Amino acid sequence: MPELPEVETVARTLAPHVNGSRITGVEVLRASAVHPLSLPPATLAGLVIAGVRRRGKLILLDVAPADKPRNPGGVPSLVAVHLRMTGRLLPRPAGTAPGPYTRWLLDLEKPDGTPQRLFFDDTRAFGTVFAATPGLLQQWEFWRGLGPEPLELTPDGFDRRLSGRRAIKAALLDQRVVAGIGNIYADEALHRAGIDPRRPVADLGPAERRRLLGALKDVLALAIDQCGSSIRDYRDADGNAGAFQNSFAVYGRAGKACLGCGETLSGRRVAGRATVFCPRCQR
DNA sequence: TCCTCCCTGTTC
DNA sequence: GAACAGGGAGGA
Repeated sequence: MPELPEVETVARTLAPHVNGSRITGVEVLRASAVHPLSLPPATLAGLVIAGVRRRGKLILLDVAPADKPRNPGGVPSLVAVHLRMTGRLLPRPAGTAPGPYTRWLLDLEKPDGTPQRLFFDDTRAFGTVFAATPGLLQQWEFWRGLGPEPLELTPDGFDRRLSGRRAIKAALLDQRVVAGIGNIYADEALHRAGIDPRRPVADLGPAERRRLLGALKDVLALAIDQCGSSIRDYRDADGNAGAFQNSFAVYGRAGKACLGCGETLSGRRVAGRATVFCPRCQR
């Protein structure tokens, strides 16, 4: 499940394949893979991919007309791709046929003239693409509400975003609080910080909040260094798996011994998600 | 603030 | 053949 570290890895590995490439064609094989607010993907034809970035769990392709420095109105300046659970962005040689799970694809021409394709494959078909002007992007509630990047967040900033009586895990998963955290890194960070995922946000003291932000940054940075975690589907743009799944302390380890204290790890649903934590280390 | 649904492959 | 995985939309 691509979360921040996986999406960051995809952006980094995809960039060298597509930077400077001109979009010569667009094919949508599954209409539901296009966000309802998106401009028609066909409007991307003729634009050049200027860069690949990440915001939260979104991959952002900056696009611009080849001959003009600024985008005229109505022409997309950005393509936001959400991989959700099983989405993959894969460069392929020109002429490669779409697979059974290919949802859309771009025909590209690299700066040296070599043709290429960029596939969006997604077995579960939850992923979406959103071609947008800056104005259109602002109409997207999810985008407008996206919280800060956790790696750039200060303790004060984190503190300001934490409020209410819901479980701390629910807050971490809320993309309006912090952008990019999903089930894996929420559980891992809470374990590192020694905080019970069910604790109400309002009950967390200043020291615990600081510890949690520190744990979140540590675990995200470590995971980025390992090119993310591959549970099953996740691969980067070069088709490589990540390695951080080998460092999980709690995710997927319910019933096994806590690596910290040896206690049996608990598994239950918190915030509607499978959650694993140590009843002794996490209070 | 919580629950259900979307979608499909994997596991029980 | 049902349960499960899960981010986010939408409804209770």
